[in-house]
Amino acid sequence: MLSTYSTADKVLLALDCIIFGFDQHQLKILLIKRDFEPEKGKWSLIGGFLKRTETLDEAANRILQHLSGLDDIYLEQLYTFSEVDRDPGERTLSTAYYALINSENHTQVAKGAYSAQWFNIEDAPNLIFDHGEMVEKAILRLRRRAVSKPIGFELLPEKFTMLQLQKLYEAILDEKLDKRNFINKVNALDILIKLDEKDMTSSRKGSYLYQFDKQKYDQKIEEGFTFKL
Amino acid sequence: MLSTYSTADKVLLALDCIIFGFDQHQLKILLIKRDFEPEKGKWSLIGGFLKRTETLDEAANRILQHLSGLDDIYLEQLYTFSEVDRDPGERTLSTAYYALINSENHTQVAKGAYSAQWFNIEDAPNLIFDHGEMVEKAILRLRRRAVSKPIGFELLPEKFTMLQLQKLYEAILDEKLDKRNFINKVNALDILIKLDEKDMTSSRKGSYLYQFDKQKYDQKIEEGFTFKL
DNA sequence: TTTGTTAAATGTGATTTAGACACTTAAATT
DNA sequence: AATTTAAGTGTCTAAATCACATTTAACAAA
Repeated sequence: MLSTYSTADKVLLALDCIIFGFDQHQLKILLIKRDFEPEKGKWSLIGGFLKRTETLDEAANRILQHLSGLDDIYLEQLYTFSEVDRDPGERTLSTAYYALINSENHTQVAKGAYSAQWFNIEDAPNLIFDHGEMVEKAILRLRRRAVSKPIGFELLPEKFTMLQLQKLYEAILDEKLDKRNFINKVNALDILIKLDEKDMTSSRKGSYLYQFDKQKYDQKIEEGFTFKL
Repeated sequence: MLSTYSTADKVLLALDCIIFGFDQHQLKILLIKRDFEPEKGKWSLIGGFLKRTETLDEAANRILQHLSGLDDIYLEQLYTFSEVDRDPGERTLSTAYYALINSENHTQVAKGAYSAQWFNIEDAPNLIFDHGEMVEKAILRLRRRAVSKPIGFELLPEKFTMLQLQKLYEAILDEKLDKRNFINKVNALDILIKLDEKDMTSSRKGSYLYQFDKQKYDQKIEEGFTFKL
């Protein structure tokens, strides 16, 4: 028989966020040192519990916003983890979300509440519970998404150079890319605005800044265009 | 502040399965007529509630096995749905799974408990709650997976003809494919065993039967092969 | 035994896409 | 004016994809 409502077990549902950032060189994740038991003092993802009155998306936004003060963060549900003993304290499931934050706001975030700290994904510390597994899964998801949707742009400041974009994709995909081929490909997509402005910090010649053109992108999607990088 | 365990709300966590089948022509899903309130008498996915002592994967297997008696069904977690009012009865979240069942076992399944019935995905009835949304999401997921992992084979009997395989992929992708190109592509993958046996039901000449070679597939994966259909 | 019927099986050439690869240019510094 | 530094740019080759039509095996009917 199907269970009926009255006999069914209720559970705690946590929500943990894998927050990705990018600092021009490396993919980073934001971790906190847990200030409560169990596993107090160890590193973990940022998380909280779902309230009865909110959806998971709302909870994820609440947790992130509270942490960073940021609105309109790219957020996507990843997976619900349910090993019976994943949290030694009490039977708790956790739905993992991943977030992409652009580097202009990094500093602000890291200074927020909690002892939050950015780590390169390669040299992040061991995490509590199954948080390590969550991070792995998030990286795989990010990798797949980044080549089929323009979510990579979420990790960059509004104006960026081609090199920055390339470095970002190299970090996400974990492979070196050819400069000319990369630029050709990106230009073929025809969803960037080339600004008159140049970034002069990196060279004498200066490199042109670009902006993601969401309008154009949406319109192209409408017309059946598929992003493929 | 992060919520602590004691103050956090507990919720009911349901689990609903989108069960896909294939009948040589059409992609199908298995639905049941609900025999309890709320929404008694309406069509819904097959589901149940998570028990405190099991993982979601285990619950999904339990629910499916109970329904069909089948073991070793392809199952994958899809998404956790959490709209506050999705179930008018009580605050209930639901993690959706999708399952692939091969047609040899269709009859057996449909004769199982409940008034379960197969529907073409195009002309399925309206479903309760957010089950329609779940089905849509499952179809999209199936479509993406089927071209990057050989899960399509899960929907066919052990021995199948090339045409059956092609029809299946046409049903999943919802587009017509060219026979020669399809066969060339499949043969290039080199993960099928061509049997001496022929299927004589469809023509005078008869068409060769094939089998998916899991051993060979796994070995190729080992060697860095990526399935791409 | 020949002929007809039905669906299965098969291959090639054209086009498009992806990948490798190296020199020139702009702007600031000395 | 000469030097330095990173930015910007194009072509050729290989591989993958796509479009496309005829032949073959098996049985049935004459």
